Amino acid sequence: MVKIKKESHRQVTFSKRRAGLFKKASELCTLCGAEIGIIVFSPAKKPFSFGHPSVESVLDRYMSRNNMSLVQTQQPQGSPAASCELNMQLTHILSEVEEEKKKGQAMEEMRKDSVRRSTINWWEKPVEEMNLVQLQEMKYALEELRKTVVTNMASFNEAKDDVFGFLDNKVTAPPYMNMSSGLSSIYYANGNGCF
Amino acid sequence: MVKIKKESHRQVTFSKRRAGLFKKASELCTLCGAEIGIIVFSPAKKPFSFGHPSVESVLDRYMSRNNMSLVQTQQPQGSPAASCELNMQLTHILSEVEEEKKKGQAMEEMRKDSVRRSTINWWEKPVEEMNLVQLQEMKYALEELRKTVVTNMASFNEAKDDVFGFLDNKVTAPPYMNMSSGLSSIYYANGNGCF
DNA sequence: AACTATTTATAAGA
DNA sequence: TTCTTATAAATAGTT
Repeated sequence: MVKIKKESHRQVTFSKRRAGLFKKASELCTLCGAEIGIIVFSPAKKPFSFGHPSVESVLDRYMSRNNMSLVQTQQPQGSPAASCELNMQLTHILSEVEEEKKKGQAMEEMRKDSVRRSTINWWEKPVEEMNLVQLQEMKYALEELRKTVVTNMASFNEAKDDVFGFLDNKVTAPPYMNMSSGLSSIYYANGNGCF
Repeated sequence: MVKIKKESHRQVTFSKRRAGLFKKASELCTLCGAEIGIIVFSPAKKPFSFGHPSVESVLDRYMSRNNMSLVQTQQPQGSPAASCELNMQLTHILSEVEEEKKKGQAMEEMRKDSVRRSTINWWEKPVEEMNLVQLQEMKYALEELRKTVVTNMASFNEAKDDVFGFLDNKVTAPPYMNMSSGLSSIYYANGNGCF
């Protein structure tokens, strides 16, 4: 899934999916009694918002929860670059796994043939050694991934403990507003021409 | 559409739909280059948030536009959401590896069958012996990887429980997660309810 | 948590 | 933009 290049197409998709997103949110509110605030900035930087019971109440609650405990511990965080690298590795490995799956299916076919014809086993043929090489490559890739993941996890847990050790505060719920009258009742404009 | 009465059912639905909502949001970010911040309070008043590029950046922007007062909360950004995302991906890969392992075992069974029927034993052939060793190495490597990943995810979830005790779900990968196309987008939340 | 029948969302085209 | 529709995805219900 990549960013849509064509401007017009992207605009259409944005509108449709934003509506879909807000609808999903409203359903979640209705079905489960959840309180949700959503803020969306379009590619053209236009703001849209959804709130139940209101954007403000959700935001207030969210921030009151955070503000009191946020004694600034500005700390250099887990490198987006590292995550990016990791993602690339994951992508690569996934494709390898995918490839292996296909090969596995192909092997299965070959095996059947070989059994049918009572010939020697498929894995005794040179061409299959190629696959084993690939298996070894995959093994290497997996080992590398493991290292990276261990590193990433360690730094994440460290950072998390340092920064978010405070989260014990309970906050009472703001007044509840009825959702059941339909979608339009729960789309709150932010006074800036959105929605 | 009415609020689900049965507590357990509602909880399950909430978890599923919250994941769906965040996924939709991430897709909207990726496809259209939108910036989105979502805050959700569960029926049990537990907070969850989604942010791209971060909840705070979106909130700040939203509030500055609306001339709302805001005590600036400069929160560290980076790894929490990335790690969540990473975990989802790992879970998915884990399942793939699991699948491969089963295939490997199936292949082992097939091999035995074939040997039984074969006039010549495989171990009498050096080349084939190598192949078997390599197969075993591969199997071992996959098993090791699996252990490591399981361990990492377990400790991750543990740590998360310690600090984010209000999260009611473990990090898991949805079965529909498309690895080959969704990796490029990394979402950074504030860690306060990284989904 | 896994599965699947069903519903819903969405992309593409008009 | 809205409508249509084929396809894809999300979800409810079930095991």
